[in-house]
Amino acid sequence: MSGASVLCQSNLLSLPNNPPQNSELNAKFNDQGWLSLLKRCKSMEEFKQVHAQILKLGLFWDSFCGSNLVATCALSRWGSMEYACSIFRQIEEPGSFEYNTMIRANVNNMNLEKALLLYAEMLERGIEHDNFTYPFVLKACSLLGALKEGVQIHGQVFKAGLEDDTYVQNGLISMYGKCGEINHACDVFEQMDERSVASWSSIIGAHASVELWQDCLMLLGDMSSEGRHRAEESILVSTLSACTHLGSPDIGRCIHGILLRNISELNVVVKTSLIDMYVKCGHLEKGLWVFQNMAVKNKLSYTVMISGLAFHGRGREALRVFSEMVEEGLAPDDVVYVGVLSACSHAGLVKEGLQCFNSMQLVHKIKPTIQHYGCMVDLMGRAGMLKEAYDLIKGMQIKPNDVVWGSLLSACKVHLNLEIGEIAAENIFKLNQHNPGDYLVLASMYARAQKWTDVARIRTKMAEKHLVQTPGFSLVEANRKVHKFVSQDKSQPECDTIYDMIHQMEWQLKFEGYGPDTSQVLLDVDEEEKRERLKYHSQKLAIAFALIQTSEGSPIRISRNLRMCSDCHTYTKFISMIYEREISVRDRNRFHHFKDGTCSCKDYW
DNA sequence: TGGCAGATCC
Repeated sequence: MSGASVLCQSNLLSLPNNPPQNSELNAKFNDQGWLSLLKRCKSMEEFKQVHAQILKLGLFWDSFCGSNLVATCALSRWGSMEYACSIFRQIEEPGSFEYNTMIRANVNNMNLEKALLLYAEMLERGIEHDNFTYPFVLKACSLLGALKEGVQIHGQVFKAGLEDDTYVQNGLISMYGKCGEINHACDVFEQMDERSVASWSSIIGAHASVELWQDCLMLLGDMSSEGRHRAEESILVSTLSACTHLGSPDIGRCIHGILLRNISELNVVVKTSLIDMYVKCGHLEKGLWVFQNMAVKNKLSYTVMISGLAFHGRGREALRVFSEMVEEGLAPDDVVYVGVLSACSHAGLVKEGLQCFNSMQLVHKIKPTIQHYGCMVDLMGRAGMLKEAYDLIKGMQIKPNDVVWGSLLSACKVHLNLEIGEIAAENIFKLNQHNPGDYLVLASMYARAQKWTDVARIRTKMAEKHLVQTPGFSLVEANRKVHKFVSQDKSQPECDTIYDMIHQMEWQLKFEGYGPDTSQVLLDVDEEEKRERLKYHSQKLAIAFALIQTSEGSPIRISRNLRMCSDCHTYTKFISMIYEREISVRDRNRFHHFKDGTCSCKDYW
């Protein structure tokens, strides 16, 4: 955008044609006078008045003054980007400070492309880019996931001889992390002479970006044993997130302890991460406690709590928290509504879900995203309203994706509707989405209908496309370590003990009336073989291991990557009763709490 | 005159 066009379109105060001579008045207002006035501004109105005065006195021609006008207007909470931009374009020869300010403000406002354009303009004009330029330009690349641009900028950093600046290096680490290039992030980190807490935070965050959760925790350990930095809030946020994903509440609780020891008053971000960690690791009540004792809550705190309650199938409470949020005057956004709708879906609140879906659009003027449709299809599908769900998809204003069709497909599996199921699967494959899970759901529907030729057809298709099922695994925490089990796994060092335990358990299970549900096994093999396969599902291995390794009566917490099969569900119910253990299992979608032979989902899932 | 790191979504 050229300077002239900005001048025409804006309601900006006009610039005098010539710089006036320095007058007495000018001198009075000069020096720190205007600066302190600028600093005291609390609204655009006040700012405009000061701006007018500055123009009247001709001080704008002092480049230092113009720069400060831009910075104040761009970076203040009450400021206006448009207005700041117009002032910026009036400056005859903007230097790196002005460009840096504008880039920074644009990144803060998520105008990321604009920020990169300004940077390009800077280069084009030959304006010196200094070490203050890069952290924000790199952040723009991070947020855009723009690796190509990031690498180019890394080149510029070398050209400018800024590769040793800690701030720039931290920015590079984050950029590479967010763009999925963890090795490059590690290279930068390892080559650093001087590391700040933020450097550790960046490298841990980079590992979090690529979901290397165990490494996040290991790096926290490395930092602590190095002994030069104390873990502080931002680092602990990433590591809490690692605990959340690993399902390790014990490690999470240690981090909570470190936080309480090091910091007197935790900020909103940390508390929100704490809630998320507790809730997703099965300690819903602890999460609720942190939430209820927060003095300041923001939209995200509410979102985390609402989706947390949804995760645990506590739909009504989620709706209650949602109304609290609205009452507090926080405007709901699309993400909160994803939480609200999924809460309705997990708890089977069909009527409420439909109401929320309507008021989202009519009252809050939020256009449904693909996620909202996903929740609605899920909600209707679970409730057996397959025809209605299919109609909703047909009437969608945006193109349905594989996830939406996938929800319908799994609902069809639950309610055994092969006809609509086939349509859903067809649409998924038409989208050129070949997720092995979808093929398997379809195959299992054919298997249940005893249509073995169709099962074979789907299997062949999978083989042709080289699709392999993502191996199912379960994680369980014992003795402050996370242990991983894969289905049919015999590689564990404790393998023999675990298999012995499984045989022992089998015995008692049979006695209590459990019978394996072999319809879950897709292979056309005999019953005996099917039973053998079921026995060693990763969740069962993890339970057996936990029964051996943890003390009697203590709860067992498992998290797994795939959805639980219904046989594991029944099995776990029995185990919770026989061994008198509370067992919670987290899968991709939700929590199941098993106690005394029943599950918190009331078998609705 | 100014910089880096952190939390939510089927």
